[in-house]
Amino acid sequence: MPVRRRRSRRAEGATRISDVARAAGVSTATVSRALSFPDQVREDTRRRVLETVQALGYTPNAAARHLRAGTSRTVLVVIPRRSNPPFFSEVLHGIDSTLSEAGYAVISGNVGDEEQARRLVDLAHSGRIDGVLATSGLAPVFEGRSILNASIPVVAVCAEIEGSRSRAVLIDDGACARAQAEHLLALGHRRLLYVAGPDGNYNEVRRFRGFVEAVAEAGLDPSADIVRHPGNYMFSGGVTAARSFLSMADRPTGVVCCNDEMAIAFAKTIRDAGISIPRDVSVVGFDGIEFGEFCEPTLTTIQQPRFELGATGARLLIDAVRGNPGPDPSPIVLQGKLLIRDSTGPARLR
Amino acid sequence: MPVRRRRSRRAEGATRISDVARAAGVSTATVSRALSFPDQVREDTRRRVLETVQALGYTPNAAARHLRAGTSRTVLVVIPRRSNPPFFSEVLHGIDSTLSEAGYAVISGNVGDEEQARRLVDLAHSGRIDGVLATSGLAPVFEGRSILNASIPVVAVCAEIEGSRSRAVLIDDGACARAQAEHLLALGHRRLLYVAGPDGNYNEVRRFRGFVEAVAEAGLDPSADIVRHPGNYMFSGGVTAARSFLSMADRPTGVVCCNDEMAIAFAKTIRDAGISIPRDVSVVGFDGIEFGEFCEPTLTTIQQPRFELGATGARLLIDAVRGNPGPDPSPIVLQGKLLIRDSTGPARLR
DNA sequence: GTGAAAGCGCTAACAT
DNA sequence: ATGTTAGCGCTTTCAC
Repeated sequence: MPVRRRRSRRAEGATRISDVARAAGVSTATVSRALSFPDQVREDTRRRVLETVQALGYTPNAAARHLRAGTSRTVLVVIPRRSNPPFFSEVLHGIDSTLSEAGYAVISGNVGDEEQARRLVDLAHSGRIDGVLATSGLAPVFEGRSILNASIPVVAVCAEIEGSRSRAVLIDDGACARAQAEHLLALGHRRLLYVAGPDGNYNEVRRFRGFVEAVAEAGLDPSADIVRHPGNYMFSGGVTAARSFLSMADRPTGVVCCNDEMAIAFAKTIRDAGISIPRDVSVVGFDGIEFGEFCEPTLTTIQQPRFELGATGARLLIDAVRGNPGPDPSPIVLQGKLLIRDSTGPARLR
Repeated sequence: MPVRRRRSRRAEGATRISDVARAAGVSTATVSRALSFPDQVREDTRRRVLETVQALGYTPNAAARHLRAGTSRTVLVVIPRRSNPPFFSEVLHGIDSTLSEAGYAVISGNVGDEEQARRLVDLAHSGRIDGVLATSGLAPVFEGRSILNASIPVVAVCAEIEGSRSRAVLIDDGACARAQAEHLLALGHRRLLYVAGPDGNYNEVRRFRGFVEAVAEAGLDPSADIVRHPGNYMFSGGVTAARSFLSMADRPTGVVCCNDEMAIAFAKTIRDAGISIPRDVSVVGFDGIEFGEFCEPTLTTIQQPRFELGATGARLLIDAVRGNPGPDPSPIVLQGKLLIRDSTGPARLR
């Protein structure tokens, strides 16, 4: 896109370092030092410079600083498009608090279509970005170029990035899914519905595996006693699964959902059809979004440390960007915990 | 913060425009033109350059480009801290889709404490940002400097910015609140509880005003027939209001909430205390978050065009950044509409 | 402790 | 149609 002004288009009247230098009667180098290395300039010089900066309302031009310094103090956060906002919003809050406190700006990039992937890859390669935080295990790729080979640090949050050695902050999806299953099994449920996440999704794969293991270890036959229904982490997935459930001849009595939104929509839909929760059917969610306390009945779920996931990932990234790779390349695994509320209860005898 | 390398810290091995120029046997100017103004270079030259760009994996250095062009193709979106995520996430989606499609990166800034305000003001003045989109009517200010005097365009979404001539995209809060009230009044409710937003909040003020007007026009006495309870747009505000409601001697039968989260939490809390909705009490929310369809009972509310609010604001900002100020400086007002679901019903005769 | 000056990578004005 | 070159605003040597 063409620039309109004849020369540079810099904001009219924007104060430059040379303006400050002239007004303070020093060189630009001294102004720069007074701002960045205050103890390298004499007390009175420094004060004079800083007062002038104040008086003129000077803010250093970031582009010039970045060009010179090679660092932008900006990181990119890659977010799965539209999926699961109540969960990610709190992860993002942890990310944002931590990064902004450390002086980093956060550019958020939704990853959806090809075009978006291209832009994110370009962004990562343009020098505008010091590091990437990827939630959801997705690493944008376009025409063979990936965010992973932009020679900037990448940290994964909530899911590892396939084929990457990036540091990661996770919860133990498998163990949490086992906890979901074991809770229902302990209540006497013997036929279970599993409402899945998207096929191949990092968390879905691990959760389903943990779930199946727990069922098998309880002496049941996973292939006979589990019904698996595909889902999408959204309300609509819960509704679809519920409709399918309602049409089953031999309905499961325990339902494990791969996230809370689906669990809530599932519960609402079968309740509307006259099924009582937990008397007839027990439902377990996964995530611990706030909403689980305000739906009917309140949702038994896995409480994820959402803020912590984000904050820890952000801290890891800051370390990496600053060139202090943590001592340990293995993932940091935080604990989720089972939160028993009103959507689960004993299985009724047949 | 000191830079660590001796010279510039540019990414090792990052391809520069001169590398491409040399490899393609042309000047840097030609490479630049081939990339930015393809029709200014001869067909075969252009192809040779573009192939070289591909082969070398060249992406222009954004800092250099910005420094030279005076534009960063980046905008700042200011978001109220932690307030009302289910509502804003969809507004943000509209913003983000529109801006990223137009090639703009989005830096998101939560506005909370003083320190954050300082950083956002600095950001706006640093030349890193081409424009600002402010949701919620808040314009960060620090020590007299404001985001508003950074000589970059500002567009307000969902709320006007006080003391600013910025373009704005709004819904008609007053009319929507009247619709809430009129709905309850038409159902025969004569004593109403209003669960408010934060004091002084742009939307709260207008909604309450519209609400009171409708009540007065119905021939009731606002000072006698309305109970106003403060709130915060969060679940906790709804819970608090509900507790207060439960302790009232002469309980209102109709409840108007300033947003859906409070309405949902309010409804849940009074239901837990044995009150039936809508038989005993009717509840109306405001926003139209998805969750309103999955709570018990489903929530009568005002459906806001959330995506459109964001998308329209983004488009306005893009125009302003490109120097095409819209023809009309007055706010764009989108329509919210009353969505009648199961949380409201006829008032019972006393 | 301070100043002079080079140069980060790019684009646009000017020259050819 | 293409090349040469100045310079965007800053930081950081290097010299004093």
